[in-house]
Amino acid sequence: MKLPESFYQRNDVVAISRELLGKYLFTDIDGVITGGYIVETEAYNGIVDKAAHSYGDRLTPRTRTMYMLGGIAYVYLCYGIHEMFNVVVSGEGEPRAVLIRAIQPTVGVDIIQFRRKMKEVKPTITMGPGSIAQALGISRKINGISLQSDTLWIEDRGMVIPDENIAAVPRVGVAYAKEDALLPYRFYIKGNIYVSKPNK
DNA sequence: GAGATGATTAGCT
DNA sequence: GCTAATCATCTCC
Repeated sequence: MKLPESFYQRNDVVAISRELLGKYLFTDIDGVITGGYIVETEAYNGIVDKAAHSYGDRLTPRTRTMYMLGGIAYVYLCYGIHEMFNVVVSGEGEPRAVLIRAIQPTVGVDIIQFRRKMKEVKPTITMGPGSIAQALGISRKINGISLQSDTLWIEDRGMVIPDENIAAVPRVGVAYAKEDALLPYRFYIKGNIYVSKPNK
């Protein structure tokens, strides 16, 4: 079943990031369904988090999506090449989001392989935020779309990850955020081969 | 209107 | 390990 609006509309973005591990993320792009379960996430905590786009209450055309009511997608371009997929959480006016960094694909692997232009299936196929967006056909066109839609959604299939199998470590690629770069806002399932490289 | 840069990745050494 | 690729967005003038 799809995760309800109430799951996203909480303020504890760190707890939500932790709980998203083991949930299933799916997209239906042009009638083609692809997806898998989430193995790595990162929390971005509103206006007080120096690593977040919303730090210092910077409300701009791009970050406007993060300020909207939780339960929608925030997709943006980074380094001019990679699209990143985030889940917006908490209430309207509270700019918090969870970056999905890696999934383990379970549905439509052949389609994912085609989108990624890979000759063989390797862990790198859905490892890293830029890779996931490409693998699932996520683009800026669906920025702001509801996670209750039939295009993009997250399901709870009852998978439970015990605490001892979850690692909480500093985030990746945010060294410029100084002391906030040290916060343990990155979560992943220990030992999963799809978890991205740093800290593995 | 111009200049700097990033929540990265793949490919080569 | 190192670096090129590549552009939307933000910041100041």
